[in-house]
Amino acid sequence: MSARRSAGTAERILDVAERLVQTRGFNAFSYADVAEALGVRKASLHHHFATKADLGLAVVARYRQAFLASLAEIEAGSEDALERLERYVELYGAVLRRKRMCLCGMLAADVSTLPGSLRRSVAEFFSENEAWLKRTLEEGRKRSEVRFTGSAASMAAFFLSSLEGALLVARGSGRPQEFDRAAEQVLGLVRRAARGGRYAGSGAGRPR
Amino acid sequence: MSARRSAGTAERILDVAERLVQTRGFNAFSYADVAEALGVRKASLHHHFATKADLGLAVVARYRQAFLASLAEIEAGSEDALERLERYVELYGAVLRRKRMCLCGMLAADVSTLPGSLRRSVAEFFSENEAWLKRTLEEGRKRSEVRFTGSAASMAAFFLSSLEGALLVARGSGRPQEFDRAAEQVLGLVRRAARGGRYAGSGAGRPR
DNA sequence: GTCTATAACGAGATAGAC
DNA sequence: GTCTATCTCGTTATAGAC
Repeated sequence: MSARRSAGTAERILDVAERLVQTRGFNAFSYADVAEALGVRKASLHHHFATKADLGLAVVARYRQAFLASLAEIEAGSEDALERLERYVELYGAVLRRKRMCLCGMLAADVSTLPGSLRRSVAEFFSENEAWLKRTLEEGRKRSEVRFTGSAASMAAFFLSSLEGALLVARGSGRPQEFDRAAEQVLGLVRRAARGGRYAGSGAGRPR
Repeated sequence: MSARRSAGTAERILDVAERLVQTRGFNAFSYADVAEALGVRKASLHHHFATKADLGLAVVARYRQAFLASLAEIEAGSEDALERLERYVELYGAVLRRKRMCLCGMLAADVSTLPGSLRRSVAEFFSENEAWLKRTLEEGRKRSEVRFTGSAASMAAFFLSSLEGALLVARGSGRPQEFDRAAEQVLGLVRRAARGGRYAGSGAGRPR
């Protein structure tokens, strides 16, 4: 998800395009922007990605792959479901700290103007995330590492959309710190102490 | 928030522009789109709104006003805090059913490309909403109509961003029904007891 | 208040030399 | 694989007739 060092031209184009989509949106960046950032001509970009739709599709494909890799890394790094979910939330926090929106959250806003292939890939990103969250929540509930009401699928969808919304509003309101409060709230939904029983605190943030 | 009948030209321009911003985003609609929808020439639009920034500002100003009017109507229509919050959530549901994104949620995505005046007005929309939610939550807790943990401000922010995210992901995933599940989850956060689902939890203790 | 006409610019995209 | 040059179209915006 971050820039590679000494990458090929295509990868460097994708790095710039990814950043521009995440910060400006698909319709608010141009081949000229990418070309300027890389110090090449617009025509060179078309050699690597014939159309803007192709470029967008490649950006999303790579982003999805990187995101899935991050999820695999989370699973490798911790057994506990709550810890995994905390790290999942932190993936979004990292996006905000780079002053970006989630790539697919941004494209979700642009969705009515996107080519169908791109639209489908964005939808897949959301499905993949919800599937991972659902599995993590189910396993965690089975092991009593997390606790929540309703179906795992429903909670997974709520997890995802809450985080996307927290990023969106943090950017739109100019108050990025509000993301942390939302992150705390959503994690509170699945913490064993947070619901039903006595509440561990008054909503104060935990160190990250 | 909906189209007025027999409105003046300026209002009809705003109606179309509002719809286009909510469906396509600020950077993906043009004066040509608005002109075609109204059956007038582009130059006529500039007579009413000299620049696109002016048009955007007017759209947001009217939207904020209409939203505040809806909130006042909610307060006039019911005393109960939970009922008020349910109606608040329904405001967002109505937006989705019209196949739109929240105007300011959409502009939040576009924020880095917007003129400063527009950006500030979008931030104000979020502040206004959070202030209303905070007040509603505080009063409701005092009267034991709702129950939640943490500060009212924190819950208000979470309410808002969750709903914005639910709209965003519902659109981006092509599964609008997911909004209703998210809406149910977020209302479950403040409900005192179960209603149809299992929101009572398994612990049954009461915070605070 | 709406129109025609057009300016001034930037967009995505292509042809063909090197 | 990158370049120059160009095409075509759409964009915001303005001038001035009616």
